[in-house]
Amino acid sequence: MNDPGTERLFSKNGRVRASTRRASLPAGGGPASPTIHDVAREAGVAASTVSRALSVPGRGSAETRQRILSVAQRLGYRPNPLARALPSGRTATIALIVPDITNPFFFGVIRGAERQGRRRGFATVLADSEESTELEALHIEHLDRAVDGFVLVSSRLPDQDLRQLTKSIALTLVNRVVPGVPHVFIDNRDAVRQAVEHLASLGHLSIIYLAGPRASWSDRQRWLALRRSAEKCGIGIRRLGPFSPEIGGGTAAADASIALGATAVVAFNDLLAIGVLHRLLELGLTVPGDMSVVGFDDIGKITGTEFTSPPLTTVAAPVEEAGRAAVNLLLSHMGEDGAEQAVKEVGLPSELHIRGSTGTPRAARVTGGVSPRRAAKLHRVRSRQS
Amino acid sequence: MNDPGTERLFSKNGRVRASTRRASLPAGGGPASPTIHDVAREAGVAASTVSRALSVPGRGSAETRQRILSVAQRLGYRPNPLARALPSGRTATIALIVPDITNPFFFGVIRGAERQGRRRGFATVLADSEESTELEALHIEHLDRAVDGFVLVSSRLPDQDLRQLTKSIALTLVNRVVPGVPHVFIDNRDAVRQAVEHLASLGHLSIIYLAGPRASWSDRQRWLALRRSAEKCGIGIRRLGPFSPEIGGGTAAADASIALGATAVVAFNDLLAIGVLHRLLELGLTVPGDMSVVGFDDIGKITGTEFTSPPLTTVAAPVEEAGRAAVNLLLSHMGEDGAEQAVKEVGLPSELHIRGSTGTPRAARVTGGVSPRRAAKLHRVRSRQS
DNA sequence: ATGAAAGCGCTAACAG
DNA sequence: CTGTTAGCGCTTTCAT
Repeated sequence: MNDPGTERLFSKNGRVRASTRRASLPAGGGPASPTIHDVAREAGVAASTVSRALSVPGRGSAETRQRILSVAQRLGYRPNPLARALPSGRTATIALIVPDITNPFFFGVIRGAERQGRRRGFATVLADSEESTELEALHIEHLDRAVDGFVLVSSRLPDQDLRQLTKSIALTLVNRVVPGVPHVFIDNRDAVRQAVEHLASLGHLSIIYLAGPRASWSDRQRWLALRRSAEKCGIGIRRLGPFSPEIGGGTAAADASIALGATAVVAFNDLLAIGVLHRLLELGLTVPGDMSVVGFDDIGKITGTEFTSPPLTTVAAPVEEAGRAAVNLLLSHMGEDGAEQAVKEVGLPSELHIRGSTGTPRAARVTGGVSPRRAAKLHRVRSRQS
Repeated sequence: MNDPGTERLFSKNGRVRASTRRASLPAGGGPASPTIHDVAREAGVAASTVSRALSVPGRGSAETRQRILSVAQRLGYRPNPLARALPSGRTATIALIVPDITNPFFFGVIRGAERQGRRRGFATVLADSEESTELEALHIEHLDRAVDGFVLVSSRLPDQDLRQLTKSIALTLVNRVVPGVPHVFIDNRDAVRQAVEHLASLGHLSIIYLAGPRASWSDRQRWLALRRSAEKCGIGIRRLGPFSPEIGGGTAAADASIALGATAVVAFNDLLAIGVLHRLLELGLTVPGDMSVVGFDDIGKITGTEFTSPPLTTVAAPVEEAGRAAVNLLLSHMGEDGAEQAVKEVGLPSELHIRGSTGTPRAARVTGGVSPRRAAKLHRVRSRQS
């Protein structure tokens, strides 16, 4: 695994608290990691020459360069990133903050951002704000100036703070639109229109939207797009909720929908939709026969499999692309000089994926009415809820 | 939201590339963030006094301290973490590296570690190595000395590298045991024994273990514990695989198990077990009637709901506790002076959660044989696989 | 109690 | 092409 002469993954050298060295005797605790001066002395050159040999590609004689390189390697020298960052102000690191690492929606964004960052020479550190505004601010405060820029996904911070922050550090938003702050957003309008038309063409006369968190920007967007499309299509639309955007929230959402006699629901996200599915099945109802269910996000794709039956019809967000775009946007705004004309906004269209959870409403099949047996069953279920 | 006189979430001050200031005219791009010298000048004291007022609790006259504090606040001064870290060598940050942020098993570890870190005054940054040894090494290299220590979860690095690394920086392993390197591990032995006894008492005569990644330390541990317990119980045990430890891997795993005539399988993890469940159901078989299924990790608890039917019997790992313990271990090893006697190893026992996916094998119910109808069905299914 | 000075490890002019 | 000299922003002796 290690050819002779090849650099080991990690140097043999340890390090100690910087302030405890100085004396010539090695401070207790372990060997100190070599600095650029150690290399310089050993190679018989000045520190700046070492610095150049290591960082500036074209300069210096090939010979000294080679000597320096080999000494550096022998000593296991590795530049201290902090010391390097202090004068330059650049850390080659970007921070990605998400409200909930547990939520599959963010997986794709994270992967996309991380990969794009790496490709462009940046390391990415991730922080989880656990849906807390305070924690998000805390993370930002701690990481500020320790990274070159932030990608904030579904930020919970107030507009004002975001606008303020963008003045002092490079910043890109995902899934949140604040004028004046660079952002990439998912444009659901077209896909939502397709979804509504899809349901209308199946014979549904009205749709119920199962809302997500009240403070969610996405929720507002989704509801707006839905209502608009429904009006255009001439079918009914109502809003229920808010529900917790997790599988667990599906129980209440399903119960409420049944009570309203819904034949088709569109849930704020897949997790909620899955919860609805489970609840319906648990009550002995069928999907899509008794109820068509549509989600948002297509998390099935991310976790690698359809894991519901029937598989969920969903509005799929281009998550990886969003992460990638966010990093590109960020880097373009960090661009040295005349980046005045940098793009401030990227909109990415989502796509409707039609699968098994949407279909003709049973009621529609029997000449617009409900068969006596179904009616009885539905009645039983509904009254149980109220 | 902001009382007057209260500090805003973020200062009004921007910053520019450090090297471009120096000249008295504000460099283009925005106002520079104030340094400790700006505060010192404004307050009419020396920089060192400001430093003390801000960092050393008890010292200095209360009066000057107060003046400095108010000037600092007025200027929106916030110390540069990099500059602070350079002399002290301490960043108050720890890095957590996981092989796959997508895997629910790690959620709990992450949350546990992050919270414990916060409680003890450390920020936590997270990095995803995407199951790649190279990426893990890359992350470590990049973060080395930019953080005070690492928590490596299910590290893919070779023992040697880990041992080497621990000499130069504080390091704790989770779910991996390397002698000489502090680690917290999940002790499955007792819970596995319970699981085997549970299956044996239900009437299963043999068990099949569906293996995870060949390189996985956990896999080896689980298999060892299983084999040992099975031998003690006097029931058969076989190993199949390796399978991909995701839902998708369940298809092959289920098919292979059916082909072998298994009545009970224990899967490397819940994801694989869920995949097996799905495949069995897809083939028209029932659980636990035709096959009992046991998983590892209890990810259902983490995602907030049982999301399989039947709910999965599983060996639950104390994940949050593991994260917490890892951070404590790490911090104790970073402890300044005579921490020679620090604990090197923490073992946390897992628990068996019995749910609906395990039961009496149908074969056992009909006097040890298989009913003609089941036999025919099983035969059909099995031959389809071969 | 406070100030002056020396550095942390590295990079970036500016000379030679 | 290479060495010397100044810092980056902060902490920390060591004097005063």
